[in-house]
Amino acid sequence: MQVSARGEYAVRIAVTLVTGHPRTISASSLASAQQLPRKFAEVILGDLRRAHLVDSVRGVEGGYRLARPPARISVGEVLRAVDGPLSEVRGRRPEETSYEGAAVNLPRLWVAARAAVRSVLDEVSLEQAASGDFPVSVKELAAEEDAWLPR
Amino acid sequence: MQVSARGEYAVRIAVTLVTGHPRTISASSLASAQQLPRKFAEVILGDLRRAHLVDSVRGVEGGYRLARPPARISVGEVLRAVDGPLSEVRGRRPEETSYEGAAVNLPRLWVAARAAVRSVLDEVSLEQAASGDFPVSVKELAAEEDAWLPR
DNA sequence: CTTGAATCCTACTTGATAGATAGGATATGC
DNA sequence: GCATATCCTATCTATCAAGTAGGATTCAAG
Repeated sequence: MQVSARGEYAVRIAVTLVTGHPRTISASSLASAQQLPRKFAEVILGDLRRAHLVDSVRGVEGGYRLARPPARISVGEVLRAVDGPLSEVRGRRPEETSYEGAAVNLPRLWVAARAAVRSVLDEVSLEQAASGDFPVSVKELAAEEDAWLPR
Repeated sequence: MQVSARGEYAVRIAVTLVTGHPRTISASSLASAQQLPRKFAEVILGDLRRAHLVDSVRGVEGGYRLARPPARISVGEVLRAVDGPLSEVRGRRPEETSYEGAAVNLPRLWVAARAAVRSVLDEVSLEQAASGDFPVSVKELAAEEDAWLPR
């Protein structure tokens, strides 16, 4: 699971929008709240808008707001909007892979791995991401001591 | 979870080594068995050797073999050997991230997502990857219908 | 109906990285 | 000493991530 700078920034921006919801917040405010380059934040907000995750209002007093209630947008959606598919294998979707010989069973493995990623990122809403009150299954994953150790 | 060409190739090579274990197999044979560029396969096998996942034998009748029994090497180890950490957020380990404001809870989320990835890739051995006889939890993930659908 | 603050659009730069390929030096068994 | 391997160093090319630049467009308030 590689999250790019864009992806990280997008999620940080999104949870910041949660706090002010449903007021609009300008790109400058969002950028300074999370200490991101303003222009880059604008680009990312453009992606989120085209994915219909945020609405924008132009002009003075304008800015951005979440297009749906914070409980009904998942972190996974935000990441997909800016980074593309959550899981890829050599640039292909897991279910599109196909091998011969000893590797014939790998597609099932790739699909299972993607399902595991989804079970976290698609099950956590922006509201939960902002509050820290994740679903039980996610809390359990983060509560394991080993989960915090590098490998 | 992004798996690079190197990563995919490495796993395909590794499961091919399972089938012949503990005989040595040459880079050329491995490459043609999985239809990979021979020279690139050599590079990857070098990575696996330096990670102590395979042993090599030089000279005629030489080649590569798994350094441990196929049941005691995980797919995750193979991927790490060639691609680095399974999960990164903006180039950092999940537990190394830190944010202010509305994003303070994100590190726990990143860690949970990594744990989910690990629960698949680190729990499946090369033997299981070759046979398709995955752990029950992994089989269940792959058995879900939705798991095979793109999002 | 102008002004200021905001979004929006197009283009560009810069550096790093993936995915190879090339050629040969080195080791080994027969 | 010869055939067959691994192993080492170097190079290439295209793509992409990350960020910057400049200005055109929109809109509410006064």
